[in-house]
Amino acid sequence: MNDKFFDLKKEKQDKMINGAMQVFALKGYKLASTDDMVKVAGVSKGLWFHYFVNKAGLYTFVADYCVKYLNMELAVNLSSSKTDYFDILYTIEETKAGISKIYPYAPLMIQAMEDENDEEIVEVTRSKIEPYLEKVNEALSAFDEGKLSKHVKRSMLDMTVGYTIKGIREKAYKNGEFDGEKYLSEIKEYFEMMKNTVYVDGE
Amino acid sequence: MNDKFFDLKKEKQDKMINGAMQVFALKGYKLASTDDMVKVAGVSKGLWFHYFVNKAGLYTFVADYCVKYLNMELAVNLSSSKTDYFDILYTIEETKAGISKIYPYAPLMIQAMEDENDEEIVEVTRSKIEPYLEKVNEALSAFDEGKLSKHVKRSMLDMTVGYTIKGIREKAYKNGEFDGEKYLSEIKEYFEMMKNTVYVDGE
Amino acid sequence: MNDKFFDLKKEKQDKMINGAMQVFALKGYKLASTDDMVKVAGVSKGLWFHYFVNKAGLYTFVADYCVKYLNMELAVNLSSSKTDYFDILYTIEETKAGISKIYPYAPLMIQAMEDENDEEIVEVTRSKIEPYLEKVNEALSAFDEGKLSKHVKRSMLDMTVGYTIKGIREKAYKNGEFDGEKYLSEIKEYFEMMKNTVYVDGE
Amino acid sequence: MNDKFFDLKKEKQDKMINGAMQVFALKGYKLASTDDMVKVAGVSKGLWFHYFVNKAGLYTFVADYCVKYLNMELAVNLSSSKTDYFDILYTIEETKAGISKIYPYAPLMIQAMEDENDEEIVEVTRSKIEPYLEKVNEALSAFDEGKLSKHVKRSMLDMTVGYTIKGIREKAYKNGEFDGEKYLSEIKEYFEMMKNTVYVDGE
DNA sequence: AATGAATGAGCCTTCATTCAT
DNA sequence: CATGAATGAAGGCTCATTCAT
Repeated sequence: MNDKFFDLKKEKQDKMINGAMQVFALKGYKLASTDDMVKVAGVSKGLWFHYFVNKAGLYTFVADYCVKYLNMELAVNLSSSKTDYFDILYTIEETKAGISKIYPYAPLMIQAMEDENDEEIVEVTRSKIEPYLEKVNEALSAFDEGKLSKHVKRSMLDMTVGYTIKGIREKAYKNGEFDGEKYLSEIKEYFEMMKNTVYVDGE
Repeated sequence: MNDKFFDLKKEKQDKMINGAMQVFALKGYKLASTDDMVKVAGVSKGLWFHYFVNKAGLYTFVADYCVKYLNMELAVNLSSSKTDYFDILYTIEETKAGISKIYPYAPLMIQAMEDENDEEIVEVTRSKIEPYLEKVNEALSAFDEGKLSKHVKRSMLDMTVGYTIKGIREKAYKNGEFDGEKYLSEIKEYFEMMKNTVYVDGE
Repeated sequence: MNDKFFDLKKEKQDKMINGAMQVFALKGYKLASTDDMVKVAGVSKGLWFHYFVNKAGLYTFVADYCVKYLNMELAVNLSSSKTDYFDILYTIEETKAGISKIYPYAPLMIQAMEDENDEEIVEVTRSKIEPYLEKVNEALSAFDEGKLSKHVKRSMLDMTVGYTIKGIREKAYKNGEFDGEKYLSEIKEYFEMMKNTVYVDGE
Repeated sequence: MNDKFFDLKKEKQDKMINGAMQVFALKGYKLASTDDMVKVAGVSKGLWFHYFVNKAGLYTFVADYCVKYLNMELAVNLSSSKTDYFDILYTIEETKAGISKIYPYAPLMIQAMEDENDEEIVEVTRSKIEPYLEKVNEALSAFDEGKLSKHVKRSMLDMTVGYTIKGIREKAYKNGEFDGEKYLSEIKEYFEMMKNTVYVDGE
């Protein structure tokens, strides 16, 4: 990319980042068109290429930006004092919701990166998302699995909870604007239910 | 579509249906290319258009075929005697796994239809999937929610279980061939865990 | 490239080859546009890519075709009995003029290849033209330099004659159709003059 | 163009003229890019357009400047006392070599103008080069063709010598900087040879 | 005056669709 | 019925040109 991008007014930077992020997050790499971004961000076609060389470069930049921003916020929010499984995951989603105030499609972009499989950019995408996944695992390592009911297998819990969050998130983006508050309250509701079912004695 | 399609040898019909289904299920409507189908099914490009007019027509046909076939099988397998939540859902997945012996990508196609959002075909896709969703709801109506622990809300359970199945399914299609047996055994494992956690007294 | 190109009717093959050759020879690689070829050959844009993958592939094919064809003809026409410098060079130009009956821009294409310097294809172009240059040198090795006047240096003669031919050729392509007969008669005229001036005793 | 260009410091004027001339001479009108000129001259993109309106205007200016400068120098160097064919042509090339000390690409630019055939500017280019061609012819009119061997036709000599010079010049610009001394000595060598072959009694 | 960010028309390339065989 | 050659609209990308600073 062209580092002069960062010399632009923060406002314009964010308009471009948000435009690209929205289209990439909603459509995936291949179906995301520069024309869409032009419409969404109100920035001419040529400019994207002026700063990011090509579509892959733009995707890489947005992906990187998204994860770096999230990880920075997580570094602040994920104090090691948190040891409860659901508390940790909630904090993570809370952080994402926080970011969505500036970058509304960031939470969806993170997820889109995990789902992305276009051969032109899979490799780089995977490498970009890695640090985030590590951070999550690291945070969850503070959780004492002994708290889980004997019927509950940790790996299966991860999957169930992970896909449930994904489902809630997708739903939250379905119709119109993403509402962080509503999203979090729904997450919380699910987590309450789950705490009552998977912990050894209902908490 | 052109009804003469059904005059073809069943074998060729299935080769075409499977080819289209595979590409649509794996890539989604827009990214599914006719060239891919030609390669996968070994049937010339012109023939698809001869029978199905255009890509949208082909998608509609395959979507319709898939759901109709599934619903027919469900009509047989979902006897009203089944009343347990997880038994019912398991029977549904078992039915899909059965279908996968003839149409390996049918289970993924059903899911792809639920996720599809290409404006050219969303509407019709939604209408095609509807009968299946109704059948599922109908079957689940035999379940007595009183069996659920007081902490568990039915709508939330639906979502959690639904997305968990989706996750397991996606994983099952990730690497190579779909293995129905393995898929079902994994589903069963999750369902066992869930039964132990969401029912009023662990069954 | 796609070898099925050779299954096309010879007529169409030649229409495409001639179209591409004309545009490449007249404009050079970079400025040659597919739209021009579409107009000149009356063949749709997509078809060029169907057979030749991309512009570089098309150029490479035409370049290769041109040189191979020329070298085949030269192998016939350049009998080793020819030992006179100008006879040899005349035979070469005569051969090119012969080819121009089927591929009118082949003589200009050969020259364009020598002048080409677009970085995307210089290397491959150079390697394609090589066998022709070798064949010319080989043929000229039969010439006895002792026939040259003491004032004439062979390397300088090569250059003078070479650039003169190039000049005559360029002129021949300037206005309208290339006329092989006229071209050859002009070459001959120059060669007569030169024989009278560079040989030891005016022949 | 904007006449205020001449209010700039001579140094900057020449930096811009040389930058444009270099890129135009090496690549031709169409392939000459403003970005290249920016890099070569270290002058911002906007400024070129500020003074020359558009690319065609810039080309026209440089072409005009080049020829006018050359003709002024020729007016000095081509004293009517010179009557030998090769002496006259040598003086012309010597003059070009002299100019190359200030405008290194001027000799190549003159030639590029003769070769230029981009429809957007052919006409104007042709009209700009005209005065130079006339001056050359005028100077050569002092030559007594009676000095030529009976085998040598004047028009053919012109062409042969002209294209030979062009070839030497192209070679001189091939690798790195243009070296006027080397260029002239090579020209001289060829001219010596030619004098010995085309004059009635070897001088 | 001078800069370089910003624009959009144009070219290469892909792919659904048509059609001659 | 079957084939795949042929087409052209649409998307990625380049570059002359404009314009706010």
